[in-house]
Amino acid sequence: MPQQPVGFVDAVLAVVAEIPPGQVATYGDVAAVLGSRGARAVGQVMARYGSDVPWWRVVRAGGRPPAGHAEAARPRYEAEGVPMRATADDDGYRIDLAACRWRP
DNA sequence: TCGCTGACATCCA
DNA sequence: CTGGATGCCAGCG
Repeated sequence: MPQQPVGFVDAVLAVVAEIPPGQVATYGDVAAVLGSRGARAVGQVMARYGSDVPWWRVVRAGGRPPAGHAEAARPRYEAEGVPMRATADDDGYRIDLAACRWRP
Protein backbone atom coordinates (compact mmCIF):
# COMPACT_ATOMS: atom_id res chain seq x y z
CA MET A 1 0.00 0.00 0.00
CA PRO A 2 1.86 2.61 -1.49
CA GLN A 3 0.78 5.75 -0.08
CA GLN A 4 -1.38 7.27 2.49
CA PRO A 5 -0.40 10.87 2.08
CA VAL A 6 -2.91 11.37 -0.67
CA GLY A 7 -5.06 14.37 -1.27
CA PHE A 8 -8.74 14.28 -0.50
CA VAL A 9 -9.36 14.13 -4.22
CA ASP A 10 -7.31 10.98 -4.75
CA ALA A 11 -8.98 9.36 -1.77
CA VAL A 12 -12.45 9.99 -3.18
CA LEU A 13 -11.48 8.72 -6.62
CA ALA A 14 -10.00 5.59 -5.03
CA VAL A 15 -13.18 4.81 -3.11
CA VAL A 16 -15.43 5.37 -6.12
CA ALA A 17 -13.16 3.16 -8.22
CA GLU A 18 -13.60 0.39 -5.66
CA ILE A 19 -17.36 0.34 -6.05
CA PRO A 20 -18.23 -2.92 -7.85
CA PRO A 21 -20.56 -2.90 -10.87
CA GLY A 22 -24.23 -3.30 -10.12
CA GLN A 23 -23.79 -1.52 -6.81
CA VAL A 24 -23.86 2.11 -5.78
CA ALA A 25 -22.78 4.23 -2.82
CA THR A 26 -24.03 7.53 -1.49
CA TYR A 27 -21.90 10.66 -1.21
CA GLY A 28 -22.26 10.41 2.55
CA ASP A 29 -20.92 6.86 2.52
CA VAL A 30 -17.90 7.86 0.47
CA ALA A 31 -17.20 10.75 2.81
CA ALA A 32 -17.61 8.41 5.79
CA VAL A 33 -14.98 6.06 4.36
CA LEU A 34 -12.62 8.99 4.14
CA GLY A 35 -13.44 9.84 7.71
CA SER A 36 -15.14 13.07 6.82
CA ARG A 37 -18.72 14.22 6.73
CA GLY A 38 -18.21 16.47 3.77
CA ALA A 39 -20.65 14.86 1.43
CA ARG A 40 -20.60 18.09 -0.54
CA ALA A 41 -16.84 18.01 -0.77
CA VAL A 42 -17.15 14.60 -2.41
CA GLY A 43 -19.50 16.06 -4.99
CA GLN A 44 -16.99 18.79 -5.67
CA VAL A 45 -14.31 16.23 -6.41
CA MET A 46 -16.64 14.34 -8.76
CA ALA A 47 -17.51 17.51 -10.62
CA ARG A 48 -13.83 18.29 -11.22
CA TYR A 49 -12.11 14.90 -11.36
CA GLY A 50 -14.99 12.42 -11.64
CA SER A 51 -14.25 12.08 -15.34
CA ASP A 52 -11.77 9.32 -14.50
CA VAL A 53 -14.05 7.27 -12.25
CA PRO A 54 -17.52 5.65 -12.47
CA TRP A 55 -19.19 8.68 -10.97
CA TRP A 56 -22.61 7.27 -11.83
CA ARG A 57 -22.10 4.70 -9.06
CA VAL A 58 -22.16 7.54 -6.56
CA VAL A 59 -25.66 8.75 -5.80
CA ARG A 60 -27.40 10.92 -3.25
CA ALA A 61 -29.27 9.71 -0.21
CA GLY A 62 -32.62 8.28 -1.19
CA GLY A 63 -31.29 6.73 -4.38
CA ARG A 64 -31.38 9.87 -6.50
CA PRO A 65 -28.81 10.32 -9.25
CA PRO A 66 -26.47 13.33 -9.34
CA ALA A 67 -28.40 16.53 -9.94
CA GLY A 68 -28.28 17.48 -13.58
CA HIS A 69 -26.75 14.19 -14.61
CA ALA A 70 -29.64 11.79 -14.24
CA GLU A 71 -29.99 11.48 -18.00
CA ALA A 72 -26.34 10.59 -18.36
CA ALA A 73 -26.34 8.08 -15.50
CA ARG A 74 -29.58 6.26 -16.32
CA PRO A 75 -28.13 4.15 -19.22
CA ARG A 76 -25.19 3.22 -16.99
CA TYR A 77 -27.46 1.70 -14.36
CA GLU A 78 -29.33 -0.22 -17.01
CA ALA A 79 -26.05 -1.60 -18.33
CA GLU A 80 -24.88 -2.54 -14.83
CA GLY A 81 -28.21 -4.12 -13.94
CA VAL A 82 -28.92 -1.73 -11.10
CA PRO A 83 -32.57 -1.97 -10.03
CA MET A 84 -34.40 1.33 -10.30
CA ARG A 85 -37.93 2.57 -10.15
CA ALA A 86 -39.57 5.12 -12.41
CA THR A 87 -40.69 8.26 -10.64
CA ALA A 88 -42.48 11.46 -11.44
CA ASP A 89 -39.47 13.45 -10.38
CA ASP A 90 -37.36 15.63 -12.62
CA ASP A 91 -34.81 12.84 -12.64
CA GLY A 92 -37.43 10.46 -13.98
CA TYR A 93 -36.20 7.50 -11.94
CA ARG A 94 -34.90 6.42 -8.57
CA ILE A 95 -32.33 3.77 -7.54
CA ASP A 96 -33.24 0.95 -5.16
CA LEU A 97 -30.49 1.39 -2.57
CA ALA A 98 -32.05 -1.39 -0.52
CA ALA A 99 -30.89 -3.84 -3.19
CA CYS A 100 -27.65 -2.36 -4.50
CA ARG A 101 -26.17 -0.15 -1.83
CA TRP A 102 -22.44 -0.82 -1.59
CA ARG A 103 -20.94 -1.31 1.85
CA PRO A 104 -17.18 -0.90 2.45
C1' DT B 1 -6.55 35.21 5.60
C1' DC B 2 -11.56 35.53 4.47
C1' DG B 3 -15.66 34.46 2.07
C1' DC B 4 -18.29 32.05 -1.52
C1' DT B 5 -19.53 28.01 -3.98
C1' DG B 6 -21.19 23.23 -4.65
C1' DA B 7 -22.81 16.22 -8.84
C1' DC B 8 -24.88 16.55 -0.30
C1' DA B 9 -27.16 14.92 4.35
C1' DT B 10 -30.35 15.36 7.81
C1' DC B 11 -34.22 17.47 10.45
C1' DC B 12 -38.74 19.65 10.92
C1' DA B 13 -43.45 21.39 9.29
C1' DC C 1 -44.72 12.31 0.07
C1' DT C 2 -42.80 17.37 -0.62
C1' DG C 3 -40.61 21.62 0.58
C1' DG C 4 -37.69 24.67 3.29
C1' DA C 5 -33.93 25.46 6.42
C1' DT C 6 -29.38 24.23 8.67
C1' DG C 7 -24.83 21.97 9.01
C1' DC C 8 -20.40 19.94 7.19
C1' DC C 9 -16.18 19.88 4.23
C1' DA C 10 -12.76 20.99 0.68
C1' DG C 11 -11.27 23.93 -3.22
C1' DC C 12 -10.62 28.49 -5.23
C1' DG C 13 -10.37 33.74 -5.96
